[in-house]
Amino acid sequence: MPLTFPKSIRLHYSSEFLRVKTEGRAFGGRYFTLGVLKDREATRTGLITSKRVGIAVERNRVRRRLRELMRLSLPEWTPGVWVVAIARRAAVKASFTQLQGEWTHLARRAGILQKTGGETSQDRPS
RNA sequence: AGCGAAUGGCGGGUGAUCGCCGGCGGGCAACCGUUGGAGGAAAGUCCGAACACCACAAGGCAGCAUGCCGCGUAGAACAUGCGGGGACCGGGGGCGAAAGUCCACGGUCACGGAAAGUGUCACAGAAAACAAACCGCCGGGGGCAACUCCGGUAAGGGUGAAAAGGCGAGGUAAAAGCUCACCGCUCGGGGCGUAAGCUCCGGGGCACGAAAAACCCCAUGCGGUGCAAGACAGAACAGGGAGUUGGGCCGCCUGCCCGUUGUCUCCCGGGUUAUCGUCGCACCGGCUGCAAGGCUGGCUCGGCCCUGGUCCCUUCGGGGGCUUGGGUCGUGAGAUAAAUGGUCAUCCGGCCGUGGCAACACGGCUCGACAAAAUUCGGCUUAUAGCCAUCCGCUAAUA
RNA sequence: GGCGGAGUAGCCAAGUGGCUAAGGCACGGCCCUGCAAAGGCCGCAUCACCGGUUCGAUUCCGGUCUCCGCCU
Repeated sequence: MPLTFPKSIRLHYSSEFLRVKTEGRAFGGRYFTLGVLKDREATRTGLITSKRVGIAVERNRVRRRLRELMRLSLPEWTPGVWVVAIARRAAVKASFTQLQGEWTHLARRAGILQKTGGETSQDRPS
C-alpha cells in the first residue's frame, strides 16, 4: 500500500468540520486535539491551524508536520473514520518526534489504529 | 589587526528516499510518465498605478493629500531616485588674549505663509503681545528722620520655555534706535545662477516673540469602490409581511440617468449549493521527438560587461546617474480548509564539552536569522543569525 | 484577501495641549462595632509601546504591537 495522501481524502467543507465537532468525540493533547467521528463510509481527515497557533510560517510548519505523520500512519487506520486535528500553540515548539509520539498516544486512545499493541509507525517502513 | 557606525550584497550547499500542488501527454478509470513549484522583504497595507464596475464620470461646495529648487524614471504615477540651496547639531582645523569668526567634513530636517484673519501661550512673574513698571535709577514737593506723594525712565535685578532687535560708542538728571558704526530685519537696484538662493550698493527705521504635527490662508492634485472588483454557464423553487415613496451617479447641492403593476431596506419562509462551479488568473513562436518533453529564438523583468551619447560632481587623477546599440548570465509559481514538505546522510558555518602551548582532533546541539505568495506591477516602512565588499571614526603595533 | 475602528487601575469607564488624570465596582489598610454588615478616611495608573512637533503630549503627527467589526 503506497503512502499517498491525496486531496480526495481531506475534509473540505465547513459543514463536514462542524459535523465532526458536534457528532464526534474529542481527545485533547498537549500539542493538538483530535476530533473523531466513526462509522463513516470513507476515511477522511482535516486539519485546523488557526491564527491563535502563530504566524503564517509557524502555522504552515505545524500543518505540514501533522499532515505528514497522518500520512505515515494511514495504512494502520481503522477504515471509515473522520479525523480532525486542531493544532495548539505549544505545537510550534514541538519536534516532529514529539508530535508523532502524541499522535500515536491519542490515536490509540481514540481507537483509530487497528494494531492495538503495535509498534509506533516509523517514518521509514521498508 | 581589533572594535564601532553607515551603505550595498548573499541569505547554507549536495545527495538519497517517501510525499503534496499546478501544467501537459497517455489511459474508460485506478494510475503512469514528464515538467514547473516562495521572498528580499512574499510582511505591514503606508503611497502610486494597471485592471474592473458604478452613467460617457458633469458643475460647485465640503473633504483629503502634497508643500525649498532643478532634473530624471520614454508604459505611467508616486510621499520614489540623483543633484543643488538653506537651517540646525556634532567633533575637527585656521585666525584671535578672549568673546568670536571662517573653513571643509559627517549627520539630521513634515523646509510654503505667523506684516489676511480668529484663537492659544498653564504656573511663576509688575508685565505674555495695540506692551507694561515689582525691586531699582533719576528729578521735584513734603518730613528732623525712617519714609511718603507726583513725574521721568527701562541700563541693571528678579520670574519664566520665551521679556519686545544684539553689541559697542555717543548722549542724558537718569535713560531710551534718541543718534551713530557693525550685525540682524526689510524695501529698491546691480551682478552671478535655469531656479531655490548667494553676493554687492543704496534707502528705511526698530515695527515684525513662539507655535500652522491650533483653526486657517495660498498653490497644486484628487469622482467613488475595490479581484470578496467584476463577467459567465447551468440547475432548483413559493412566496409572504413591514417600512420607504423613490433609487442610482457621491458626503451635500445643482444637474442628469433609471424607474414609478417598480426600486431600496429589514424580517419570516422556501430552493439551489455560488459560505465551495468556470473565467478574471499568469508570455509567444521555430526545429526535433510517437506524445508530454528536449533544444532554440523573441518578449517581460532583473543583474554584469563593452561602445557611443547626455547630465551632474570634481582635489582635474577621476567618480556617479540615465540611456541608443551590442554581448553575456539568469528569469516566467500560481493554491482556494488553501501546494512548494517530512526524514536521513554528508559538507560549510556557529555554540558547548573533553584533550592539547597551539594548529587541531573527538563527542554533543529540539544550532542555521527574519519571514512564506493569494489579481499584477513601481516605491516606502518595518523585521533580519551569520558572512562578504566599500567608506569613515577610535584604539594598538610596526616603519 | 480588502476596508474600517479601538487600546486610560483587576473590571466598567469620563476626560482634555498645563496644578495631584474624574467617578463607580472590586482589592488592601485604618476608624467605627462585643463581632460583622453598612458608613467614613486613605491607598492602588509608565494613559498599549517607540520616536517626533511643542516650554510642556494621555491629547497633535508618524511608526510598531494587540484586539474587535464589516465586505462574496
